[in-house]
Amino acid sequence: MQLQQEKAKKISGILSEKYPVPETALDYKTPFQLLVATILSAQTTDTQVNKVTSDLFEKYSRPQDFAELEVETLSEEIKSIGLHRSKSEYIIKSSRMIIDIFEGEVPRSFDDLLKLNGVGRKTASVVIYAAFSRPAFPVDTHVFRVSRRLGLADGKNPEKVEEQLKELFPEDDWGDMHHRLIYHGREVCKARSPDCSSCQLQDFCDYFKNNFK
DNA sequence: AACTCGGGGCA
DNA sequence: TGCCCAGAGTT
Repeated sequence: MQLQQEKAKKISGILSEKYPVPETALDYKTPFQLLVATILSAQTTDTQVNKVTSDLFEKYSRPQDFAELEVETLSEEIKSIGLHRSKSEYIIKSSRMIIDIFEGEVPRSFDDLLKLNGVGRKTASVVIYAAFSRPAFPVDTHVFRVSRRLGLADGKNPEKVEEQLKELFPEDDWGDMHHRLIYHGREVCKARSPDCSSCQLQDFCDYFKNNFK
């Protein structure tokens, strides 16, 4: 375990030099808007989400605004990002739940967030650290894949990997580490054809060791 | 555990 | 132009 933490620290150092700027894409005005944007981000990218949120939040910004919308109306606003019908339903239902059960405020606990429609582990974690600045380690497919290739985790499911990563990194670094692993996963440690030859983490990587040495 | 939703990006 | 990618819900 000590050895793993040393490795984690070195990887963190290399990645933080390579990706120095923290993600600012999730810079929304209210927890509710961040929640909506995060629900929208399922199965797509922040870039895509940002294309629709600026216009969207000009027109609708509070849970009350979304709770009254027809699915078709919202769907039309977000149709360029895919899965728009189901996402519209999730957001409208969640808005109503926030009003009806959570007194108009986005819930702050993981378990309550999970009760919302369209909110799973990853989305709930993002809301906790991005909207409420509390420790969470969102595990999306990039984090899952990259941390397993590196040998930072060997869990078979995201829950297990999340547990292992939380053991490995200091609490106040979870959010940043999540971003670094995502960047690295998108740009280098890609799902299909990873650019191992240009990867600065070769020395620490189980995947590289097993496939190229 | 497999299937569904739906676009954009890239070979 | 067809294949791959990215979460959550449903069956």
